[in-house]
Amino acid sequence: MEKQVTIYDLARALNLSTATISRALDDSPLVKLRTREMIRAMAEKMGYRQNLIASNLRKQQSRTIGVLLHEVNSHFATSVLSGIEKITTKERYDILIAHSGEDGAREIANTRNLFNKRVDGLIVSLAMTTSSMDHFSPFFEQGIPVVFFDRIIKKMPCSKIVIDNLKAGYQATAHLLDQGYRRIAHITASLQRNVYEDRFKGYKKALADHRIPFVPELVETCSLNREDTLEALNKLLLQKPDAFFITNDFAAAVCMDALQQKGIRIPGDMGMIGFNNDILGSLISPKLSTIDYPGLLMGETAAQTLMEKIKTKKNGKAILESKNITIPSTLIIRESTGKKDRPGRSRKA
Amino acid sequence: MEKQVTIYDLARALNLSTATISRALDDSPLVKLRTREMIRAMAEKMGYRQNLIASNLRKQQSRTIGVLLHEVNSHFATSVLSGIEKITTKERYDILIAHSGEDGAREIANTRNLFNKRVDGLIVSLAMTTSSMDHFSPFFEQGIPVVFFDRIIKKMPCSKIVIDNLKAGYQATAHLLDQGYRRIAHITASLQRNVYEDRFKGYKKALADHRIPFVPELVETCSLNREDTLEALNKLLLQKPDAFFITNDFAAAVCMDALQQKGIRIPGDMGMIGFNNDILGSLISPKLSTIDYPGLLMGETAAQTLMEKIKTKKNGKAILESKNITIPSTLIIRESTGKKDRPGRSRKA
DNA sequence: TTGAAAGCGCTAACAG
DNA sequence: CTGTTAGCGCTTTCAA
Repeated sequence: MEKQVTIYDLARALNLSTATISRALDDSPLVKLRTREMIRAMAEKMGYRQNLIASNLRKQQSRTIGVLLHEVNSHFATSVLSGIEKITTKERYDILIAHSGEDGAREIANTRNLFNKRVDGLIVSLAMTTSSMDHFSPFFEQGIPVVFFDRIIKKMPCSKIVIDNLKAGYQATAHLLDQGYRRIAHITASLQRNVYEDRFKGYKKALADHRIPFVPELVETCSLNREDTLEALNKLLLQKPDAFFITNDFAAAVCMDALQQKGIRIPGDMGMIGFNNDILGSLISPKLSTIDYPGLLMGETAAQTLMEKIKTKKNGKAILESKNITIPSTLIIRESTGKKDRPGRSRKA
Repeated sequence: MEKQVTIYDLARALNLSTATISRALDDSPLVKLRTREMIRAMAEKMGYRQNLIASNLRKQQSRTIGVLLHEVNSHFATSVLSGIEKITTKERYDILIAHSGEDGAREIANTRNLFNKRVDGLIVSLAMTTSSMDHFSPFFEQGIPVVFFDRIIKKMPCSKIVIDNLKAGYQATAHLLDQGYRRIAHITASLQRNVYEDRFKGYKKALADHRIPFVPELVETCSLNREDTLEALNKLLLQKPDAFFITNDFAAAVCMDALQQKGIRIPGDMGMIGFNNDILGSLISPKLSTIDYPGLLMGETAAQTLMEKIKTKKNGKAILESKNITIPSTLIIRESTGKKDRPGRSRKA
């Protein structure tokens, strides 16, 4: 456990001031090239490593951005993360990831911690149970840029990156209708969250446009984990649906598995469409139709937007207008939404 | 963009010294209870937030641990991460995640950065292409605890958390053999990495124990992404194998899909076993037999081990003996390894 | 082109 | 129980 080498050590060794050392290590043109080279060489030789904590304290920044997620164990979340990372590493920022496990209280604690760590910006997707937004106010008060993505609150005064969930929900539902399905059940999560609310609206709008009555009993909300999804599925099955629009591919896969075990053929007897375009969907059988949700692009866009805000802030310009960016999503048609069999015409398995 | 409230502001407001403020906010019993309460109230009122950067500089710690991963987009990786997080949040540590995307050069850059950020400890799973270990020496020199997990280097002087990959590879192969399969192909990744090397050894040992000759042409190594895996699959198919032991569930699922499209029945015509127990495996059809790889436990154990090291270090005890911990893994038998059909006895599909 | 010196916000000896 | 004081290691004005 040796002592760290500091710029003082370098200064002493070279008979220079710490100011010069600091400048040289930053490659400042204020320092004569030869001195710079000398200093670099000595730093190398003595095994000097910059102390970023000290540097950050002095510069009043952390060169770190906070990412507040509800969960990380999905293909979507990891895509977003790599999108964010792609941008931030290019700009030499670190990311501090905090995830709430869908728990509002933990989200608040995490937010507080990230603030105390003096992150230079924040990227957020809300937890399922978050209702108040007060925990973000320290960021707003200090003018620390915040960007929301995916799960947002529409009236927050900051930039937001979303997809058009209403349209996507509409497309998914309309596609099932076009394939001949009529009693479409919908499994989704808390309608407090914009994404689920909007998809639900899309679902209803598609039904209305096709003159199919909306049946509230055909809609269940749950946490979307395995057990809860199966419970929702069984409840809905009592309503004799002929198709499912499920707001998450994993949950859809779970349902497909359960339905097939009951001898229900997908498609044919039952249509099924998911949401997110998880790789999972292309590996199960039948392959799952879904909505492509470009996580990577979303992460990149969120990070890009944040970086711009951080930069304009540094240049002293306080005019941080909020942008609302909508990322395109696409309907992916695979096998699980093949045409519905007409009654009395059922095929062999 | 208001000015931050510091302990100086509190001290001035209450006519106390910063020392007292600092102690009170730390809930030190050295401060009279009433004063403490007063200070807390004032801090609340003035919107004080601790500056962790300053605190960390002073305390010569970051209360952050670095996690160096090769990839984060797998169920295994996210399980490990939540295991780590479970322990570290309890101890009020943050985690700084860096992932190399299997690129040795990026791993080196990340390691350097985490060092400069003065992480209090490091948890590492090596990238596929890392060969030298020099980038870790600053940590060893400074006595900063490092724990390796999963992808390790056996001769490194630090704690390591692994599963018994040899045994697991043996079990997977032996199970296929027990089910009547004889020409078992093996798709794996770089044999430089202990995990793949050991599984391969287990594979060979199982063959030997069953007096089946080892055929080098039945083994392919690749990156395990979709394209490379399919390429390996097609190459191996020329060797007429009757089963596959694939060192990763995702790759196994990709292969199963491709094989089924060729009309090959699994099981029966072909046995298939994966590795990792990704949720994926229980959702595809047939359900994939695999080796359960307890990521959560692995993460917890790694974090626990690291925390202990950090603590003993803080107490000045420098005797950081390296532990080698082996986590149990289990063979999960599902459908994809059903008995092999005997020739001339093939069933209907 | 370089140096002196102040200070970022906090903590912890030491003193009282 | 509270205060004084000296830094942690770095950056950055200001002066030379």
